[in-house]
Amino acid sequence: MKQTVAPEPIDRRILNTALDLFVERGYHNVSVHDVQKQANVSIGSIYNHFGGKEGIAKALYYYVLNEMEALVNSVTSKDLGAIESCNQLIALLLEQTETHRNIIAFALHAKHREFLPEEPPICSAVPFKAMRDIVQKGMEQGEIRQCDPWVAAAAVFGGAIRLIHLRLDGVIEQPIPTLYDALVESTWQGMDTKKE
Amino acid sequence: MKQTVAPEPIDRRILNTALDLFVERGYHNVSVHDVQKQANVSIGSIYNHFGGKEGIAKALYYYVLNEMEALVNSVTSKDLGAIESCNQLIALLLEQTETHRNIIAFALHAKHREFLPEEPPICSAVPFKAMRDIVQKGMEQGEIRQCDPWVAAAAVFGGAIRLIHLRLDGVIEQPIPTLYDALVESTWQGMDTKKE
DNA sequence: GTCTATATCCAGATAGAC
DNA sequence: GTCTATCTGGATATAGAC
Repeated sequence: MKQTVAPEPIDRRILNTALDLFVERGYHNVSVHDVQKQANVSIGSIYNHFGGKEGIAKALYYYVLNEMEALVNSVTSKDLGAIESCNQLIALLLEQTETHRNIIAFALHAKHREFLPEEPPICSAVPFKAMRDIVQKGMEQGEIRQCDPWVAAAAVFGGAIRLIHLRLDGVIEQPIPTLYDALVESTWQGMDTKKE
Repeated sequence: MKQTVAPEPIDRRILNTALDLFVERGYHNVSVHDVQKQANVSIGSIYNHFGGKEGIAKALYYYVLNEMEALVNSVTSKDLGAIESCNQLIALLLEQTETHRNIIAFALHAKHREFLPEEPPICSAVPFKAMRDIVQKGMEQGEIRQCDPWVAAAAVFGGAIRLIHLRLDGVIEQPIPTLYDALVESTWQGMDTKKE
């Protein structure tokens, strides 16, 4: 038995520290020295592992994309109906905003174009495409109202994403999972009091 | 008669140039020298007028807030019903995203906390509060479904804001005013095909 | 592979002539 | 008030010992 408690590998420590700092202060307000100090590694190690600051950001970008993809897959793999899939995904996103704040913030709140100009916009990445596909399929199967695909996706997930942004900005002061029921009812039933 | 065509005053030239550059590249990727060169003024003038780069950003912040407030006021001053007010505002926002892209981008898309840490988050500012108030009033008057105020505002405007973000990121390739009809129907009628 | 010490560059900001 | 030339700090990145 080599060891009972595995020490966090150095790469992970760097990545986690950088994620915290980037989300808290913004990429451009964090220096490599800040990461180096807070992660308790030398600056040489950072350059050895990631090649520089932008290398850290790129690694984080793909790490966070993977996490998002896992989140979406955890729902789609259940083969539920479209509406139920969307609801479970919304519930997960609201929860993760509280429990894994920085991952959600880096995925939904960071402006990657400003520090990773070569990467495609995150909204065009796999997990976000998958979210639009759920809605698309729901429209084809008659479960979701037919309309323009962009509008449908924005209407289904836009409210949740807006709440997440407001929560991350500190404008909403309560944990947002409490808003789940009201949110999904609004989304599916609409905000108009008149029923036709 | 002093002059027939007023030359753009130097302050405005600096502000407009900075707005363009900040939106295009991001605040931290623009140097004072970049602004200075593109605006055809000296660096000294910039420091005289705005005291520095952050001074430009702060002036822009309040300039853009004023523009947003004017936009909201142009609707609320008409004393329409809540739903009609929201619809007109959504229409305006979609249009302005095409015609005054940078103002909308700076208001809705920039992360001000990363370069103006002292300013309050823009979502807590007057025009955004006014948007929530329209929805709130609509709920009190029975025109809009009763629910949590944050959820209501997010449900009403979240879809539009999501479309605007996607458009600004270049993910949506068509002008978004064409999506207006589908968007408002989705918002008010809901995305569920089942009517109760 | 990891570290410290150092090099290099460029940004924001200022000084002072005009 | 506007300009050019200059200063200074701090950032990224590297060199080279261990």
